[in-house]
Amino acid sequence: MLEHMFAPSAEDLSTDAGQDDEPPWARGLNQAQRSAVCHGDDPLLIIAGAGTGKTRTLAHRVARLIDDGASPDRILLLTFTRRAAAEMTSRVGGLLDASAARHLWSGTFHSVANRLLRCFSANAGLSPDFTVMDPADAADLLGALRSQLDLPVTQKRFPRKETTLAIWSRLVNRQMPLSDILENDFPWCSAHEDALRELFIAYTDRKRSLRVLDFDDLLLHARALAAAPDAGAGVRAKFDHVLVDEYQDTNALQVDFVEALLSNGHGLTVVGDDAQAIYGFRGAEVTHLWEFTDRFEGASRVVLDENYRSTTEILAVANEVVAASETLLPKQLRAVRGDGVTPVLVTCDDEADEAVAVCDRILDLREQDVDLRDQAVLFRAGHHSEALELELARRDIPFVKYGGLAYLESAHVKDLVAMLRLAENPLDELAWHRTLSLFPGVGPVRLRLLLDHLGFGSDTEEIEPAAVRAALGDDEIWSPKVSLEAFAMFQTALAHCWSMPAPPVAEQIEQFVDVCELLFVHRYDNATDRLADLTHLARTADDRPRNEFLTELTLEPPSATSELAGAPHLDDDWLTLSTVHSAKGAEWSAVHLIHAADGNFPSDMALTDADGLEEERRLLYVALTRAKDTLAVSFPLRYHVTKSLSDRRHVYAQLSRFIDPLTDRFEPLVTEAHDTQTTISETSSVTTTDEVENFVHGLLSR
DNA sequence: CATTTATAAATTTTT
DNA sequence: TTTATAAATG
Repeated sequence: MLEHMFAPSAEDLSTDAGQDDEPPWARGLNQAQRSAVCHGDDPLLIIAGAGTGKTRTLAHRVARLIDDGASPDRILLLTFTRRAAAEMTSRVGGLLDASAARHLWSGTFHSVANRLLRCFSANAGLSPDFTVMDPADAADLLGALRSQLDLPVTQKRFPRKETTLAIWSRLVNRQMPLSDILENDFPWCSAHEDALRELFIAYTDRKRSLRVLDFDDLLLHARALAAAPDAGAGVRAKFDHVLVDEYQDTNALQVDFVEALLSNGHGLTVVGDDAQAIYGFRGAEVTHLWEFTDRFEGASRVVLDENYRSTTEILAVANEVVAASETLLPKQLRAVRGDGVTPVLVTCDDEADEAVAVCDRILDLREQDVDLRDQAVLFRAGHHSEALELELARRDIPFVKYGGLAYLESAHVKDLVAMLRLAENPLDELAWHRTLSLFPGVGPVRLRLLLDHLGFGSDTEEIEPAAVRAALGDDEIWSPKVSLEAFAMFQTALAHCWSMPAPPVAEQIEQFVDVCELLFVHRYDNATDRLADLTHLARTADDRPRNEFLTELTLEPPSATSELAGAPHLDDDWLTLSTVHSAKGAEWSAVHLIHAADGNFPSDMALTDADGLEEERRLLYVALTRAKDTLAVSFPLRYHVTKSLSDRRHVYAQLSRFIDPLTDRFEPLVTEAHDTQTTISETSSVTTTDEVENFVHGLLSR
């Protein structure tokens, strides 16, 4: 398959352009893209603005490398999301023999770290069968440790367990002292500094004894392995080429890892855009992008600045947002596509009004043959779409939401997964914790007793799976208060999983779902919905081995809420709702940006320092540059203070400070709202019935 | 004495 | 939706 007799230089290709005997990877590239694709093995930095064909360039470069004889399994492609990795692999596959593309190492830093750590577990000093905790597990462990530690009671409320994990994560990724992290990013938690320190120490110890890694540990261990003088030699010899996408969003940990893999930069390609750096909260620093050419001798730089995505009008708005920044180097993307329609700025009365206006616009566009698939609603924070989701449900408009609460994090899925993990590994104390707590009559105290009985005492040394299984049989440890019936069922299900030959996974899940049925009734008020959800999950298991099913679920969970839930009316056309962060790298014909009000966008919480404000600006830039043909920005004039529907108190909002100076680039639109004082009585009665209706629909849709 | 129920109060973005 | 606290219930 690698039959080409020569390695074409950039000059050859630019003169050959358009000829039929070109290899597929050389087709459809502009001058700059072509030079990036054909660049040799010296370190290469590609500065690629939004919509300039970054993915295409990267994919073509990989195809070119393989065509020139590089071995696919010695090429590492690091992308930001799984979606990007899949996209890249399929594009490379389209350019050459698809089987070659399958041998590429491509994925996120975390999934690649996981793979490498398993290959080289001995060198990394890890047990080969270590488990990866998802953030929910990690938070649960932190929560459990906190209650075990008896940390001193203070005046101020202790942060939620998810917050403690966020603090830990930022500590690791920023590599800064705890006191600094608290002071800068979590000032309301600084009263608990000592307690948190104690908690994190216990957390680290516990993870080691449980042989589990959290997401951040994956990066820490991968970096340590790659940098180890002797033990790391194998990893360092593994790749000839490393390509990193979204380099502006890498943090020091990730950069260290990459640089350890290819220490002289030979074979290294990075792609990034400083204007799209939006992961500062995860410790990412744009300086890595700027320092690249200084860091590696002989590094080259290619700039892609021709935008193929958006109309002139949309790009003009985006360019102006960047131009107003004092930290970003001034740069203008050139619109290749030409003129389109003027973006619209919609002023709405309140959130509900905005939801109605957005729905109207979406349906209008669909009338004009813009499918729902080609439209997206973007927002700053996951909960900003709440009102819209109600309205979409009311009108029967199907949608998929990216960002916000992930499906896997919903309580009932975690319950089932915990049971499955026990089938996989009876030593999984976290899973016992979750499962046992599910039984009525089991609170913190009895849970402790039960765990002790199973062998997970405080002197947790070596436990044998057999011992745990044996301890399970002692019925007398269960007080009469505990539902023996449910527990007996659970034991039967476990025994079934362990029987030889192993029954199909779907069947194992089914038995656990039966147990859940018994337990959920007095635990969740919408038990039926949740059980139906679990049945869907069982179906996705197919006949894969149980551990494969579980690992994939942990490291690569479904990214959208309905990806697994399989909503009935999703068959053909649906709308995308997404946080701006999750929308990175994607594009739609029509983009509706909602809640563009100061306080939401930029977010109030980001305004403590100048860096925060700049990151919000870049985030807006990312949002605007997702649009190909039409762009609508909307904001409500009033926000209701409470969620209560009867409470009519509200606060006034203002247009985002980033958009405010640009209003002349928009076509202004004011929704025909119930305007002010004159119609108050009418308005309130109309609104009230609407509210009642919304409320009822809300009840029905959940 | 342990557990459940009731009530009030919460800060965002992701692998 | 989760957490902390207080009161009520087995």
